[in-house]
Amino acid sequence: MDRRQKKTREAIFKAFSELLEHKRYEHITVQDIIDTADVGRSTFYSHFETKDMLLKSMCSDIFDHIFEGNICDYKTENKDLEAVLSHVLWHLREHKTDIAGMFLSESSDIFMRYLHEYLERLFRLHLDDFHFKAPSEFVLNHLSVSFIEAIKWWVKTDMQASPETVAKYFTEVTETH
Amino acid sequence: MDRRQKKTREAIFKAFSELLEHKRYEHITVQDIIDTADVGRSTFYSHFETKDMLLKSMCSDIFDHIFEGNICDYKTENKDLEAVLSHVLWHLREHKTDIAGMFLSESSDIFMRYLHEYLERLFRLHLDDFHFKAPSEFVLNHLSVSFIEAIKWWVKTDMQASPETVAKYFTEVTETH
DNA sequence: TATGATACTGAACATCTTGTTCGGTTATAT
DNA sequence: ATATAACCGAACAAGATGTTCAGTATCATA
Repeated sequence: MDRRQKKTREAIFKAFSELLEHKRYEHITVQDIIDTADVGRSTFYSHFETKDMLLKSMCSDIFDHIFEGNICDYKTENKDLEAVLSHVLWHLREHKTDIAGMFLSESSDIFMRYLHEYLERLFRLHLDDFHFKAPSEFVLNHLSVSFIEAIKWWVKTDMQASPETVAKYFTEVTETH
Repeated sequence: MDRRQKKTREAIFKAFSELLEHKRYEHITVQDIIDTADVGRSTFYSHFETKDMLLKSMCSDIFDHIFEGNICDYKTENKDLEAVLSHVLWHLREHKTDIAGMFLSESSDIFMRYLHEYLERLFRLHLDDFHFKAPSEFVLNHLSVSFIEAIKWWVKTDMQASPETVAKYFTEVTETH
């Protein structure tokens, strides 16, 4: 990829991340983004159709990297759920600066929906380990959302606790250990 | 209150509800609302400062009614958590037409934050009944969010299950029964 | 290092949304 | 019946959106 493209793309991502820390997603304008990233208006639109598309691209970039390979590998290696989750949390902390804004931002549903999808896929692999009477769709959603909330709590407390601790808190309140 | 005010207010609420069923909150414009409600632009702004304020007013109206008295009363009467939650769900179903849009809408954080607040207050009253090692703020958030997700699942399945069933699902996956 | 291709710039643009103002009209309470 | 208050609707400035285009800078590569 052309160096210029990469540079512009990263400048926009960075600007967007920064803005998300102080402003709700829906209140961030394209104008804000191009001002902060210091790129031309037409440049922005040549990269991303809309603000939503920008967010989607950003999610893909991050999550594809974090979840890459880990999910299926771990299951086949028979590691337990808590270990897998710890691993995911480790990766998330590496991306702290990229994602903190989105977790703290009041309204970034696209981001959350994305993460949710990945997590449901992860939990579905472990479905047999659970023994709930509630419908599996209910349970899978419950676990995914609960894990996202655990991450939110973690980010809010500046990711002080270890990934293992957070994973333990999670498996405790969901009775999945 | 002047009949006209009440009528206008209700027309706006109704229009907003309808719009939320088909459109995300952030993509609904004031223009949409006044077109649907068939009220003048200035009329809207004489009732609500912003779109956010409209949503807040709507939340207050609904939740104040639903939670009115119930929370504290039930605790003092020593009813168990599941019974209280069933009660809340009953009330919610009565408001089905008002709230379905907000639960199905992808992005109505103000609404959710509101509900979350009420729920945390409710769960906090029962905090002694739980025996989790995770920090209480973590646990309270976990329970509130999990309950909201249970409601979302319920609304998505058109509130077919009984409130008791949903409450049971919830207490099962959170191990709070 | 020369060159064609490609990405960026920045200004202009029509269009839409917002929130306010104000004179005129209609409904309400008593 | 009348004073009060709410509504209407048109107009407005300010700002955002998404597009276009001619000009400039940077890239890959030969």
